[in-house]
Amino acid sequence: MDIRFYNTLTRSKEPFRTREPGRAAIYVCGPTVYDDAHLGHARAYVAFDVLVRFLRRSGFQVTYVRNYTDVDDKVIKRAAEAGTTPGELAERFIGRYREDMARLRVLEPDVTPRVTEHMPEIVALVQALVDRGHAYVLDDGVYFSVRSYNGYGRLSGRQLDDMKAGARVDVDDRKQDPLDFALWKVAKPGEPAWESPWGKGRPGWHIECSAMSRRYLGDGFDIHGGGMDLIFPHHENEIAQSVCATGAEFVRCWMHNGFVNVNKEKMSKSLGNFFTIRQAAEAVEAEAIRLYLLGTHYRSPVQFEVDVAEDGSLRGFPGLVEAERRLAYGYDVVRRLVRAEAQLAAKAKGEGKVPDAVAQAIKTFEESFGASMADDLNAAEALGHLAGLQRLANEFLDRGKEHAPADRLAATRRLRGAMAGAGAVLGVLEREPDEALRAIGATGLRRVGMSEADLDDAIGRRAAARKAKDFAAADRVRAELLEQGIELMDGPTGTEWRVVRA
RNA sequence: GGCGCCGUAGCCAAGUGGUAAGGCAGAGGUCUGCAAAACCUCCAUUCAGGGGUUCGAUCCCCCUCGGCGCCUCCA
Repeated sequence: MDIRFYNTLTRSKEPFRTREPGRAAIYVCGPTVYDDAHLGHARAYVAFDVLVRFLRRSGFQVTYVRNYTDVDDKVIKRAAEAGTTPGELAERFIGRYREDMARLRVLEPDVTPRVTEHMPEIVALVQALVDRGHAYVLDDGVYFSVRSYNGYGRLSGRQLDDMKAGARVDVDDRKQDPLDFALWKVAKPGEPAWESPWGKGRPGWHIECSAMSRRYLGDGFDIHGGGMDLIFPHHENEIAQSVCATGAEFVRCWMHNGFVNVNKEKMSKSLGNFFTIRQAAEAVEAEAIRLYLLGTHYRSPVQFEVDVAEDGSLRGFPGLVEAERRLAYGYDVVRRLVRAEAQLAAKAKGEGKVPDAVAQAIKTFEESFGASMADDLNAAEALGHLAGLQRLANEFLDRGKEHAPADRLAATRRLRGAMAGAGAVLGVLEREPDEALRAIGATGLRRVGMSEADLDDAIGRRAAARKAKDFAAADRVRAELLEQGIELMDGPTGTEWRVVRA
Protein backbone atom coordinates (compact mmCIF):
# COMPACT_ATOMS: atom_id res chain seq x y z
CA MET A 1 0.00 0.00 0.00
CA ASP A 2 1.22 3.43 -0.84
CA ILE A 3 1.97 5.48 2.24
CA ARG A 4 1.50 9.18 1.74
CA PHE A 5 2.42 12.02 4.04
CA TYR A 6 1.77 15.71 3.81
CA ASN A 7 5.05 17.50 3.24
CA THR A 8 5.04 21.08 4.49
CA LEU A 9 7.79 21.91 2.04
CA THR A 10 5.69 21.10 -1.03
CA ARG A 11 2.31 21.70 0.60
CA SER A 12 0.96 18.43 -0.69
CA LYS A 13 0.66 14.79 0.18
CA GLU A 14 3.51 12.81 -1.32
CA PRO A 15 4.28 9.13 -1.55
CA PHE A 16 6.68 8.20 1.24
CA ARG A 17 10.00 7.35 -0.37
CA THR A 18 12.85 6.76 2.01
CA ARG A 19 16.50 7.54 1.47
CA GLU A 20 17.26 3.87 1.93
CA PRO A 21 14.74 1.14 1.12
CA GLY A 22 13.07 -0.23 4.22
CA ARG A 23 14.69 2.25 6.58
CA ALA A 24 13.17 5.45 7.94
CA ALA A 25 15.27 8.09 9.67
CA ILE A 26 13.19 10.50 11.71
CA TYR A 27 14.05 13.55 13.79
CA VAL A 28 11.50 15.41 15.88
CA CYS A 29 12.25 18.60 17.77
CA GLY A 30 12.00 17.79 21.43
CA PRO A 31 11.14 20.01 24.36
CA THR A 32 13.15 22.74 25.97
CA VAL A 33 13.27 21.35 29.46
CA TYR A 34 12.63 24.25 31.79
CA ASP A 35 9.03 23.47 32.80
CA ASP A 36 6.46 20.68 32.79
CA ALA A 37 5.16 19.46 29.46
CA HIS A 38 1.74 20.80 28.45
CA LEU A 39 -1.04 19.49 26.24
CA GLY A 40 0.70 20.95 23.20
CA HIS A 41 3.66 18.70 23.83
CA ALA A 42 1.30 15.80 24.34
CA ARG A 43 -0.26 16.45 20.98
CA ALA A 44 3.03 16.69 19.12
CA TYR A 45 4.73 13.70 20.64
CA VAL A 46 1.66 11.48 20.46
CA ALA A 47 1.34 12.37 16.78
CA PHE A 48 4.93 11.44 15.98
CA ASP A 49 4.75 8.39 18.21
CA VAL A 50 1.90 7.20 16.01
CA LEU A 51 4.03 7.93 12.95
CA VAL A 52 6.85 5.78 14.29
CA ARG A 53 4.55 2.98 15.41
CA PHE A 54 2.80 2.96 12.06
CA LEU A 55 6.02 2.85 10.06
CA ARG A 56 7.43 0.05 12.21
CA ARG A 57 4.20 -1.85 11.81
CA SER A 58 4.47 -1.30 8.08
CA GLY A 59 7.83 -3.00 8.04
CA PHE A 60 10.24 -0.09 8.20
CA GLN A 61 13.30 -0.18 10.35
CA VAL A 62 12.91 3.18 12.03
CA THR A 63 15.54 5.27 13.73
CA TYR A 64 13.73 7.87 15.78
CA VAL A 65 15.66 10.77 17.29
CA ARG A 66 14.06 13.31 19.58
CA ASN A 67 16.27 15.78 21.38
CA TYR A 68 16.24 17.58 24.68
CA THR A 69 17.18 21.22 24.49
CA ASP A 70 18.82 21.45 27.87
CA VAL A 71 20.58 24.77 27.59
CA ASP A 72 19.09 28.03 26.38
CA ASP A 73 17.95 31.38 27.71
CA LYS A 74 14.80 30.03 29.34
CA VAL A 75 16.61 27.21 31.09
CA ILE A 76 19.23 29.61 32.40
CA LYS A 77 16.63 32.12 33.56
CA ARG A 78 14.44 29.53 35.25
CA ALA A 79 17.39 27.93 36.99
CA ALA A 80 18.45 31.28 38.38
CA GLU A 81 14.94 31.88 39.68
CA ALA A 82 14.84 28.46 41.26
CA GLY A 83 18.24 28.87 42.82
CA THR A 84 19.73 25.93 41.03
CA THR A 85 21.99 25.21 38.09
CA PRO A 86 20.74 24.91 34.52
CA GLY A 87 22.04 21.36 34.44
CA GLU A 88 20.14 20.32 37.54
CA LEU A 89 16.96 22.03 36.36
CA ALA A 90 17.12 20.38 32.95
CA GLU A 91 17.77 17.01 34.51
CA ARG A 92 14.74 17.33 36.73
CA PHE A 93 12.39 18.31 33.94
CA ILE A 94 13.71 15.63 31.63
CA GLY A 95 12.75 13.15 34.32
CA ARG A 96 9.28 14.60 34.67
CA TYR A 97 8.86 14.81 30.93
CA ARG A 98 9.71 11.15 30.52
CA GLU A 99 7.13 10.24 33.14
CA ASP A 100 4.50 12.24 31.29
CA MET A 101 5.34 10.61 27.99
CA ALA A 102 5.22 7.16 29.55
CA ARG A 103 1.76 7.88 30.89
CA LEU A 104 0.65 8.90 27.42
CA ARG A 105 2.11 5.66 26.13
CA VAL A 106 4.60 7.53 23.97
CA LEU A 107 7.45 5.15 23.25
CA GLU A 108 10.97 6.18 24.12
CA PRO A 109 12.79 7.29 20.93
CA ASP A 110 15.86 5.38 19.82
CA VAL A 111 18.09 8.34 20.56
CA THR A 112 17.40 11.30 22.87
CA PRO A 113 20.40 13.56 22.43
CA ARG A 114 21.03 16.59 24.62
CA VAL A 115 22.50 19.82 23.40
CA THR A 116 25.07 19.97 26.19
CA GLU A 117 26.51 16.64 25.07
CA HIS A 118 27.02 17.69 21.45
CA MET A 119 29.14 20.80 21.61
CA PRO A 120 31.90 19.48 19.30
CA GLU A 121 29.39 18.79 16.53
CA ILE A 122 27.77 22.18 17.01
CA VAL A 123 31.04 24.08 16.98
CA ALA A 124 32.13 22.22 13.86
CA LEU A 125 28.92 23.14 12.08
CA VAL A 126 29.24 26.79 13.01
CA GLN A 127 32.84 26.73 11.87
CA ALA A 128 31.78 25.30 8.53
CA LEU A 129 29.28 28.11 8.10
CA VAL A 130 31.92 30.71 8.90
CA ASP A 131 34.38 29.07 6.51
CA ARG A 132 31.87 28.99 3.70
CA GLY A 133 30.95 32.63 4.16
CA HIS A 134 27.41 32.05 5.46
CA ALA A 135 28.13 33.32 8.95
CA TYR A 136 29.91 36.29 10.42
CA VAL A 137 31.39 37.01 13.80
CA LEU A 138 30.42 39.92 16.03
CA ASP A 139 31.72 40.62 19.50
CA ASP A 140 28.79 38.84 21.18
CA GLY A 141 28.61 35.82 18.93
CA VAL A 142 28.34 34.31 15.49
CA TYR A 143 25.42 35.06 13.19
CA PHE A 144 23.98 33.34 10.19
CA SER A 145 23.45 35.51 7.15
CA VAL A 146 20.01 34.75 5.76
CA ARG A 147 20.81 36.71 2.58
CA SER A 148 23.58 34.26 1.84
CA TYR A 149 21.10 31.47 1.24
CA ASN A 150 18.72 32.02 -1.63
CA GLY A 151 16.41 29.21 -0.50
CA TYR A 152 15.55 31.06 2.68
CA GLY A 153 11.80 31.27 3.25
CA ARG A 154 10.88 28.30 1.10
CA LEU A 155 9.56 26.11 3.93
CA SER A 156 7.42 28.81 5.50
CA GLY A 157 6.38 30.29 2.17
CA ARG A 158 7.67 33.76 2.81
CA GLN A 159 9.72 36.27 0.96
CA LEU A 160 12.63 37.72 2.85
CA ASP A 161 11.59 41.23 1.87
CA ASP A 162 7.99 40.73 2.96
CA MET A 163 9.08 39.63 6.37
CA LYS A 164 11.55 42.42 6.70
CA ALA A 165 8.77 44.90 6.12
CA GLY A 166 6.53 43.61 8.84
CA ALA A 167 8.83 41.85 11.20
CA ARG A 168 8.59 42.86 14.81
CA VAL A 169 12.14 41.95 15.51
CA ASP A 170 14.58 44.01 17.46
CA VAL A 171 16.56 46.22 15.18
CA ASP A 172 20.17 45.45 15.61
CA ASP A 173 22.29 47.62 13.37
CA ARG A 174 25.27 45.37 13.63
CA LYS A 175 23.44 42.51 11.96
CA GLN A 176 23.55 42.41 8.19
CA ASP A 177 19.86 41.64 8.07
CA PRO A 178 17.29 41.84 10.86
CA LEU A 179 16.48 38.17 10.36
CA ASP A 180 20.04 37.00 10.81
CA PHE A 181 20.11 34.78 13.86
CA ALA A 182 22.69 33.69 16.39
CA LEU A 183 24.59 30.47 15.82
CA TRP A 184 26.78 30.97 18.86
CA LYS A 185 26.29 33.28 21.82
CA VAL A 186 29.26 34.48 23.80
CA ALA A 187 28.58 33.88 27.48
CA LYS A 188 27.87 36.65 29.93
CA PRO A 189 29.32 36.25 33.43
CA GLY A 190 27.68 33.42 35.34
CA GLU A 191 26.19 31.74 32.30
CA PRO A 192 27.05 28.17 31.38
CA ALA A 193 29.69 28.16 28.68
CA TRP A 194 31.68 25.91 26.39
CA GLU A 195 34.92 26.56 24.57
CA SER A 196 34.79 27.74 20.98
CA PRO A 197 36.95 29.63 18.47
CA TRP A 198 34.72 32.67 19.12
CA GLY A 199 35.01 32.66 22.86
CA LYS A 200 33.33 30.72 25.60
CA GLY A 201 29.61 30.53 25.07
CA ARG A 202 26.66 28.42 24.07
CA PRO A 203 24.79 27.55 20.88
CA GLY A 204 22.01 29.69 19.45
CA TRP A 205 18.57 28.17 19.44
CA HIS A 206 18.47 26.50 16.02
CA ILE A 207 21.90 25.06 15.45
CA GLU A 208 21.54 22.15 17.86
CA CYS A 209 18.92 20.40 15.76
CA SER A 210 21.02 20.73 12.63
CA ALA A 211 24.03 19.30 14.44
CA MET A 212 22.31 16.49 16.30
CA SER A 213 20.10 15.29 13.48
CA ARG A 214 23.13 15.07 11.23
CA ARG A 215 25.15 13.30 13.89
CA TYR A 216 22.60 10.50 14.23
CA LEU A 217 20.81 10.44 10.90
CA GLY A 218 23.19 11.94 8.38
CA ASP A 219 22.34 14.23 5.49
CA GLY A 220 19.05 14.05 3.63
CA PHE A 221 17.22 11.99 6.22
CA ASP A 222 13.59 11.07 5.76
CA ILE A 223 11.30 12.96 8.10
CA HIS A 224 11.73 15.97 10.31
CA GLY A 225 8.80 16.78 12.53
CA GLY A 226 7.55 19.27 15.06
CA GLY A 227 4.75 21.64 15.87
CA MET A 228 3.53 24.07 13.25
CA ASP A 229 4.86 26.92 15.34
CA LEU A 230 8.35 25.67 14.61
CA ILE A 231 8.06 26.12 10.85
CA PHE A 232 9.21 29.69 11.22
CA PRO A 233 11.78 30.54 12.22
CA HIS A 234 13.15 27.35 13.75
CA HIS A 235 12.88 24.90 10.88
CA GLU A 236 13.50 27.53 8.26
CA ASN A 237 16.73 28.32 10.03
CA GLU A 238 17.68 24.70 10.42
CA ILE A 239 17.38 24.21 6.69
CA ALA A 240 19.46 27.27 5.96
CA GLN A 241 22.20 26.24 8.36
CA SER A 242 22.35 22.64 7.32
CA VAL A 243 22.22 23.18 3.60
CA CYS A 244 24.78 25.97 3.73
CA ALA A 245 27.13 24.05 5.99
CA THR A 246 27.02 20.74 4.16
CA GLY A 247 25.94 21.53 0.63
CA ALA A 248 23.68 18.51 0.85
CA GLU A 249 19.93 18.13 1.07
CA PHE A 250 18.83 18.34 4.70
CA VAL A 251 15.44 16.64 4.98
CA ARG A 252 13.18 14.88 2.51
CA CYS A 253 9.81 15.37 4.19
CA TRP A 254 8.72 17.95 6.76
CA MET A 255 5.76 17.05 8.95
CA HIS A 256 4.07 19.47 11.34
CA ASN A 257 1.29 18.93 13.83
CA GLY A 258 -1.45 21.47 14.51
CA PHE A 259 -2.03 23.40 17.69
CA VAL A 260 -3.98 22.70 20.79
CA ASN A 261 -6.77 25.19 21.23
CA VAL A 262 -8.49 25.84 24.48
CA ASN A 263 -11.97 27.14 23.95
CA LYS A 264 -11.14 28.08 20.36
CA GLU A 265 -7.94 29.94 21.06
CA LYS A 266 -4.40 28.75 20.80
CA MET A 267 -3.24 27.53 24.14
CA SER A 268 -0.54 29.83 25.42
CA LYS A 269 0.85 31.04 28.65
CA SER A 270 0.10 34.66 27.91
CA LEU A 271 -3.61 33.92 27.52
CA GLY A 272 -3.66 32.02 30.76
CA ASN A 273 -5.37 29.05 29.12
CA PHE A 274 -2.50 26.76 29.70
CA PHE A 275 -2.73 23.17 30.93
CA THR A 276 -0.02 20.67 31.67
CA ILE A 277 -0.22 16.99 30.96
CA ARG A 278 -0.11 16.44 34.71
CA GLN A 279 -3.17 18.60 35.28
CA ALA A 280 -5.15 16.74 32.64
CA ALA A 281 -3.93 13.36 33.86
CA GLU A 282 -5.18 14.30 37.29
CA ALA A 283 -8.68 14.68 35.87
CA VAL A 284 -8.81 11.65 33.60
CA GLU A 285 -6.90 8.53 32.75
CA ALA A 286 -3.83 9.60 30.75
CA GLU A 287 -4.56 7.10 28.00
CA ALA A 288 -7.87 8.90 27.43
CA ILE A 289 -5.93 12.07 26.64
CA ARG A 290 -4.13 10.13 23.95
CA LEU A 291 -7.37 8.71 22.58
CA TYR A 292 -8.88 12.17 22.54
CA LEU A 293 -5.93 13.60 20.63
CA LEU A 294 -6.18 10.82 18.09
CA GLY A 295 -9.76 11.82 17.36
CA THR A 296 -8.60 14.89 15.46
CA HIS A 297 -6.30 14.66 12.45
CA TYR A 298 -2.77 15.63 13.52
CA ARG A 299 -2.59 18.65 11.23
CA SER A 300 -5.87 20.22 12.37
CA PRO A 301 -6.17 22.22 15.55
CA VAL A 302 -7.53 20.08 18.37
CA GLN A 303 -10.08 21.66 20.65
CA PHE A 304 -9.99 21.25 24.38
CA GLU A 305 -13.18 22.34 26.02
CA VAL A 306 -12.40 23.34 29.53
CA ASP A 307 -15.05 23.57 32.17
CA VAL A 308 -14.19 26.48 34.41
CA ALA A 309 -16.16 27.23 37.56
CA GLU A 310 -17.54 30.70 38.27
CA ASP A 311 -14.62 31.45 40.53
CA GLY A 312 -12.28 30.68 37.66
CA SER A 313 -11.03 27.37 38.98
CA LEU A 314 -10.64 24.38 36.73
CA ARG A 315 -13.56 21.98 36.96
CA GLY A 316 -12.60 19.54 34.26
CA PHE A 317 -12.34 18.58 30.65
CA PRO A 318 -15.70 17.28 29.38
CA GLY A 319 -14.22 16.06 26.11
CA LEU A 320 -11.59 14.07 27.92
CA VAL A 321 -14.19 12.45 30.12
CA GLU A 322 -16.08 11.40 27.02
CA ALA A 323 -12.86 9.96 25.61
CA GLU A 324 -12.29 8.13 28.86
CA ARG A 325 -15.68 6.52 28.48
CA ARG A 326 -14.79 5.40 24.97
CA LEU A 327 -11.54 4.02 26.32
CA ALA A 328 -13.43 2.04 28.94
CA TYR A 329 -15.73 0.74 26.22
CA GLY A 330 -12.70 -0.42 24.25
CA TYR A 331 -11.16 -2.19 27.21
CA ASP A 332 -14.51 -3.73 28.05
CA VAL A 333 -14.67 -5.26 24.59
CA VAL A 334 -11.18 -6.68 25.01
CA ARG A 335 -12.05 -8.04 28.42
CA ARG A 336 -15.18 -9.71 27.12
CA LEU A 337 -13.16 -11.35 24.36
CA VAL A 338 -10.52 -12.56 26.80
CA ARG A 339 -13.13 -14.01 29.12
CA ALA A 340 -15.00 -15.65 26.27
CA GLU A 341 -11.78 -17.21 25.05
CA ALA A 342 -11.09 -18.70 28.45
CA GLN A 343 -14.54 -20.26 28.59
CA LEU A 344 -14.53 -21.45 25.00
CA ALA A 345 -11.08 -22.98 25.25
CA ALA A 346 -12.47 -25.50 27.73
CA LYS A 347 -15.32 -26.46 25.44
CA ALA A 348 -13.72 -26.26 22.02
CA LYS A 349 -12.97 -29.48 20.22
CA GLY A 350 -10.40 -29.44 17.43
CA GLU A 351 -9.39 -26.59 15.19
CA GLY A 352 -12.13 -24.07 14.67
CA LYS A 353 -12.86 -21.92 11.68
CA VAL A 354 -13.75 -18.24 11.86
CA PRO A 355 -17.27 -17.85 10.44
CA ASP A 356 -17.12 -16.33 6.97
CA ALA A 357 -19.07 -13.19 7.76
CA VAL A 358 -16.81 -12.39 10.69
CA ALA A 359 -13.65 -13.21 8.77
CA GLN A 360 -14.74 -10.98 5.93
CA ALA A 361 -15.63 -8.11 8.23
CA ILE A 362 -12.27 -8.30 9.97
CA LYS A 363 -10.44 -8.36 6.68
CA THR A 364 -12.35 -5.30 5.53
CA PHE A 365 -11.54 -3.59 8.80
CA GLU A 366 -7.84 -4.26 8.52
CA GLU A 367 -7.73 -2.95 4.99
CA SER A 368 -9.69 0.17 5.85
CA PHE A 369 -7.69 0.83 8.96
CA GLY A 370 -4.42 0.47 7.09
CA ALA A 371 -5.63 2.68 4.26
CA SER A 372 -6.63 5.43 6.67
CA MET A 373 -3.29 5.39 8.42
CA ALA A 374 -1.40 5.25 5.15
CA ASP A 375 -3.24 8.36 4.01
CA ASP A 376 -1.27 10.89 6.02
CA LEU A 377 -1.88 9.18 9.35
CA ASN A 378 -5.62 9.66 9.46
CA ALA A 379 -6.03 8.23 12.94
CA ALA A 380 -9.40 9.88 13.38
CA GLU A 381 -10.78 7.96 10.43
CA ALA A 382 -9.00 4.80 11.58
CA LEU A 383 -10.70 5.17 14.94
CA GLY A 384 -14.01 5.26 13.11
CA HIS A 385 -13.21 1.89 11.56
CA LEU A 386 -12.19 0.55 14.95
CA ALA A 387 -15.57 1.53 16.38
CA GLY A 388 -17.18 -0.74 13.81
CA LEU A 389 -14.91 -3.64 14.75
CA GLN A 390 -15.68 -3.21 18.43
CA ARG A 391 -19.39 -3.27 17.72
CA LEU A 392 -18.91 -6.39 15.63
CA ALA A 393 -17.06 -8.07 18.49
CA ASN A 394 -19.78 -7.29 21.00
CA GLU A 395 -22.44 -8.40 18.59
CA PHE A 396 -20.66 -11.68 18.00
CA LEU A 397 -20.25 -12.15 21.74
CA ASP A 398 -23.96 -11.50 22.26
CA ARG A 399 -25.38 -13.39 19.36
CA GLY A 400 -22.80 -15.78 18.00
CA LYS A 401 -23.99 -18.65 20.14
CA GLU A 402 -25.18 -20.77 17.22
CA HIS A 403 -21.59 -21.37 16.12
CA ALA A 404 -19.59 -24.30 17.47
CA PRO A 405 -17.32 -23.46 20.42
CA ALA A 406 -14.19 -24.11 18.38
CA ASP A 407 -15.36 -21.70 15.70
CA ARG A 408 -16.32 -19.11 18.27
CA LEU A 409 -12.92 -19.46 19.86
CA ALA A 410 -11.24 -18.94 16.50
CA ALA A 411 -13.40 -15.86 15.93
CA THR A 412 -12.73 -14.27 19.29
CA ARG A 413 -9.01 -14.82 18.86
CA ARG A 414 -9.11 -13.31 15.41
CA LEU A 415 -11.10 -10.33 16.69
CA ARG A 416 -8.70 -9.77 19.51
CA GLY A 417 -5.76 -10.01 17.16
CA ALA A 418 -7.25 -7.39 14.85
CA MET A 419 -7.86 -5.08 17.78
CA ALA A 420 -4.37 -5.60 19.12
CA GLY A 421 -2.97 -4.74 15.72
CA ALA A 422 -4.87 -1.48 15.59
CA GLY A 423 -4.02 -0.73 19.20
CA ALA A 424 -0.32 -1.24 18.57
CA VAL A 425 -0.37 1.35 15.80
CA LEU A 426 -2.40 3.91 17.71
CA GLY A 427 -0.86 3.18 21.10
CA VAL A 428 -4.16 2.61 22.83
CA LEU A 429 -5.91 -0.42 24.34
CA GLU A 430 -2.62 -2.20 24.85
CA ARG A 431 -2.89 -2.73 28.58
CA GLU A 432 -4.29 -5.68 30.43
CA PRO A 433 -8.03 -4.88 30.40
CA ASP A 434 -8.79 -5.59 34.06
CA GLU A 435 -5.93 -3.39 35.18
CA ALA A 436 -6.87 -0.60 32.79
CA LEU A 437 -10.54 -0.66 33.79
CA ARG A 438 -9.60 -0.63 37.44
CA ALA A 439 -7.41 2.42 36.86
CA ILE A 440 -10.16 4.19 34.93
CA GLY A 441 -12.60 3.47 37.73
CA ALA A 442 -10.21 4.81 40.34
CA THR A 443 -9.69 7.99 38.34
CA GLY A 444 -13.43 8.44 38.06
CA LEU A 445 -13.98 7.97 41.77
CA ARG A 446 -11.34 10.57 42.48
CA ARG A 447 -13.13 12.90 40.10
CA VAL A 448 -16.45 12.61 41.89
CA GLY A 449 -14.80 12.54 45.28
CA MET A 450 -15.94 9.16 46.49
CA SER A 451 -13.88 6.52 48.25
CA GLU A 452 -13.87 2.95 47.13
CA ALA A 453 -14.76 1.86 50.65
CA ASP A 454 -17.92 3.97 50.71
CA LEU A 455 -18.87 2.69 47.31
CA ASP A 456 -18.34 -0.93 48.30
CA ASP A 457 -20.39 -0.33 51.40
CA ALA A 458 -23.29 1.08 49.40
CA ILE A 459 -23.14 -1.78 46.94
CA GLY A 460 -23.16 -4.21 49.84
CA ARG A 461 -26.24 -2.61 51.37
CA ARG A 462 -28.03 -2.76 48.06
CA ALA A 463 -27.08 -6.41 47.55
CA ALA A 464 -28.55 -7.25 50.95
CA ALA A 465 -31.76 -5.40 50.13
CA ARG A 466 -32.04 -7.17 46.82
CA LYS A 467 -31.52 -10.52 48.45
CA ALA A 468 -34.37 -9.67 50.80
CA LYS A 469 -36.44 -8.65 47.76
CA ASP A 470 -36.68 -5.17 49.19
CA PHE A 471 -36.36 -3.58 45.77
CA ALA A 472 -37.50 -0.19 46.98
CA ALA A 473 -34.51 -0.01 49.34
CA ALA A 474 -32.20 -1.35 46.64
CA ASP A 475 -33.42 1.26 44.18
CA ARG A 476 -32.87 3.98 46.75
CA VAL A 477 -29.19 3.04 46.95
CA ARG A 478 -28.99 3.06 43.18
CA ALA A 479 -30.54 6.52 43.06
CA GLU A 480 -28.26 7.86 45.77
CA LEU A 481 -25.17 6.66 43.98
CA LEU A 482 -26.39 8.01 40.68
CA GLU A 483 -26.80 11.33 42.40
CA GLN A 484 -23.11 11.14 43.21
CA GLY A 485 -22.21 10.18 39.68
CA ILE A 486 -21.97 6.42 40.04
CA GLU A 487 -24.03 4.07 37.93
CA LEU A 488 -24.52 0.44 38.93
CA MET A 489 -24.70 -2.47 36.57
CA ASP A 490 -25.89 -5.87 37.70
CA GLY A 491 -24.19 -8.63 35.83
CA PRO A 492 -23.97 -12.41 36.10
CA THR A 493 -20.80 -12.12 38.17
CA GLY A 494 -22.07 -9.43 40.52
CA THR A 495 -22.63 -5.72 40.53
CA GLU A 496 -20.22 -3.53 38.62
CA TRP A 497 -20.14 0.24 38.53
CA ARG A 498 -18.93 3.12 36.47
CA VAL A 499 -18.58 6.83 36.92
CA VAL A 500 -20.93 8.74 34.68
CA ARG A 501 -20.59 12.32 35.78
CA ALA A 502 -18.07 14.62 34.15
C1' G B 1 1.24 45.42 6.02
C1' G B 2 2.84 40.17 4.26
C1' C B 3 1.64 34.89 4.37
C1' G B 4 -1.76 31.03 5.73
C1' C B 5 -5.73 28.07 7.92
C1' C B 6 -10.68 27.08 9.29
C1' G B 7 -16.30 27.38 9.13
C1' U B 8 -19.73 19.69 8.09
C1' A B 9 -26.01 17.62 12.61
C1' G B 10 -27.24 19.86 19.74
C1' C B 11 -21.65 18.94 20.69
C1' C B 12 -16.74 16.60 18.99
C1' A B 13 -15.18 15.05 14.20
C1' A B 14 -13.57 12.29 9.20
C1' G B 15 -14.26 12.91 4.24
C1' U B 16 -14.96 12.84 -1.40
C1' G B 17 -15.90 16.10 -8.35
C1' G B 18 -21.13 11.55 -8.46
C1' U B 19 -24.42 12.58 -4.17
C1' A B 20 -22.34 13.02 3.78
C1' A B 21 -17.37 7.82 8.42
C1' G B 22 -17.34 7.56 13.52
C1' G B 23 -18.13 9.19 18.66
C1' C B 24 -21.15 11.80 22.45
C1' A B 25 -26.05 13.38 23.38
C1' G B 26 -31.32 12.17 21.90
C1' A B 27 -35.80 8.72 20.35
C1' G B 28 -37.71 3.67 19.95
C1' G B 29 -36.71 -1.66 20.68
C1' U B 30 -34.30 -6.55 22.67
C1' C B 31 -32.57 -7.84 27.53
C1' U B 32 -33.61 -6.76 32.94
C1' G B 33 -37.14 -7.25 39.63
C1' C B 34 -36.17 -2.01 38.08
C1' A B 35 -32.00 -0.32 35.71
C1' A B 36 -27.38 -0.13 33.45
C1' A B 37 -24.06 -2.39 30.10
C1' A B 38 -24.26 -4.69 25.27
C1' C B 39 -26.79 -5.13 20.71
C1' C B 40 -30.62 -3.49 16.86
C1' U B 41 -33.32 0.70 14.51
C1' C B 42 -33.84 6.00 13.88
C1' C B 43 -31.30 10.76 14.05
C1' A B 44 -27.50 16.39 8.29
C1' U B 45 -32.17 16.24 0.89
C1' U B 46 -27.33 18.74 3.53
C1' C B 47 -21.73 20.50 4.35
C1' A B 48 -21.34 29.56 6.74
C1' G B 49 -23.71 32.77 2.63
C1' G B 50 -23.64 34.31 -2.65
C1' G B 51 -21.90 33.72 -7.57
C1' G B 52 -19.05 30.73 -11.33
C1' U B 53 -16.80 26.21 -13.84
C1' U B 54 -19.09 21.22 -14.70
C1' C B 55 -23.64 16.47 -17.11
C1' G B 56 -23.02 16.86 -11.76
C1' A B 57 -19.64 20.52 -6.20
C1' U B 58 -19.79 19.98 0.35
C1' C B 59 -15.26 18.92 -2.21
C1' C B 60 -12.40 23.33 -7.98
C1' C B 61 -12.45 29.06 -8.86
C1' C B 62 -14.15 34.11 -7.22
C1' C B 63 -16.57 37.27 -3.65
C1' U B 64 -18.91 38.22 1.22
C1' C B 65 -19.50 37.15 6.36
C1' G B 66 -17.53 34.84 10.69
C1' G B 67 -13.43 32.49 13.63
C1' C B 68 -8.21 31.65 14.08
C1' G B 69 -2.89 31.28 13.23
C1' C B 70 2.24 32.66 11.74
C1' C B 71 5.48 36.93 10.76
C1' U B 72 8.47 37.51 18.50
C1' C B 73 9.80 32.38 22.87
C1' C B 74 6.52 28.40 21.89
C1' A B 75 4.56 21.54 20.31
